[in-house]
Amino acid sequence: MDEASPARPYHHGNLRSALVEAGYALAVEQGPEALTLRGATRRAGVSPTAAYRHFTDLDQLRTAVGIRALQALAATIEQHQSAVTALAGLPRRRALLEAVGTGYIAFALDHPHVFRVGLFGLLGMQHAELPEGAGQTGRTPFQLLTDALTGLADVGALERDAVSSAAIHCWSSVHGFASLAILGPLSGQPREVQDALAQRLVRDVVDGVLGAHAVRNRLGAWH
Amino acid sequence: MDEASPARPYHHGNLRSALVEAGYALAVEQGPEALTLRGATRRAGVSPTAAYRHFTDLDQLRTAVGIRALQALAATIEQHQSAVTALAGLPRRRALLEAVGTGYIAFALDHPHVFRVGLFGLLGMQHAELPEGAGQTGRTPFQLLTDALTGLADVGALERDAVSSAAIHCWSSVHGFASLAILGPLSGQPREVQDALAQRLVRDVVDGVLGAHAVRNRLGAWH
DNA sequence: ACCCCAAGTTGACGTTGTGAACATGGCGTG
DNA sequence: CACGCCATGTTCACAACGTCAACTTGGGGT
Repeated sequence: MDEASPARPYHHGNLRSALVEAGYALAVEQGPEALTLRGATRRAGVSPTAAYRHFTDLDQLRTAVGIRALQALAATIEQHQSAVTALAGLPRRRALLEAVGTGYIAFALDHPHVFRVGLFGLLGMQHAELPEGAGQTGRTPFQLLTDALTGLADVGALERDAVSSAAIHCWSSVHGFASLAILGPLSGQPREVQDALAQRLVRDVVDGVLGAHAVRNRLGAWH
Repeated sequence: MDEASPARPYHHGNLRSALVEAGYALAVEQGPEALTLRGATRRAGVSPTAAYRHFTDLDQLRTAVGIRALQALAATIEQHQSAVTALAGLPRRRALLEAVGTGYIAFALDHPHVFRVGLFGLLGMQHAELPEGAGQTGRTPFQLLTDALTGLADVGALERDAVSSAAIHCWSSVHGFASLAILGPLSGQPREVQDALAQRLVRDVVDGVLGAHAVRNRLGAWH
């Protein structure tokens, strides 16, 4: 009697999404290991085995919650990108790419539990490019990254066939940094330090991705 | 009646290390989620609660196994480094740094389960710099990285106060790549492709770490 | 030779994931 | 408009797990 979901089931009124929501909430509040079948059903007010009408496995529920987490990640990235003030041209394209990285890391630091559900589980990361993980604009986190990179290729700051390897490079660096910051040696540092390191890393990575190209051009012009 | 361990317990003969070994084997064979208290005790041939004389928690056993995994990682890196043929100078220092990266990734791809135990759990990664995680040479994975970087600083290829931020940069990139390769979009690719991408990434990252400095020098000489 | 306490065992409890059998009620068909 | 079907949800059950409390055992220091 409220939501406009695709298929409204019989008794409960869309239990499937209620379970995903419950699982998401559990993960947010108590961490990924609290994302349990019985916990989610309990929270949704149904019997434990009711979940099996919508998920074959606990892993399948985890996957669904992970996808949900990826949507939130995409939304955060988009939000960071919409705060880019540079008007046009290379500066804007560059800022948009950096926003992907800083948004990714900011999300990881702000919602470490959710981040882990989405990208540390056996399942989530594989879906980072799948359509289910899309945000409001219908783009997945990974698409937002490649979009930003092709944007740089559009203004000639990057060769087109370098986009995919640049994407791997960027994603690796940023994801790795998020890992270090969440459960690595950087986890003890205060947030400002983490932010500063993140900003520097993102800048350096973008420098690297662009620099390899730019430097080659610059030096090539002299030889 | 055989091993020369620090403290030889009474009945079993060093149950603690037997449990770590059993847990390690379980993780290798069936993945990190098979690393269970009952499983390890079963494998060691003792009753389930015997583990509580040596570990307060399951998490404590996990940590011990994770440290054990870090030792194996350090050993692999050292092995990769010992295969470096460049004799001396910058080429050698550079190759030693690249060996840290390729060794790290090779270990992750060859022993994904062990890698996850060591560096994905809530605990392992924090210990990557702690002395317990040292390999044969007594160096931890993280120390091997900073060693290689200071080695580059020794030959003037890197400024000394850039070492720590370079370490973060390198570790982030390599660890992130390993993540993508193990449980991300790269996990579907055949091994040769993964290796090629890894090699390229490591080269690019080292280029970036060194290049930022080198390019600044080169361009600075012209201005 | 003895006794103490570390090391290992037994038994139990609550929690989890999951299967099989059962109940229910909204929707399509007659 | 009534009926019966099948998707949805429930009940009962079981094995495996982490962990606690109370016990047994036997090797080493007095």
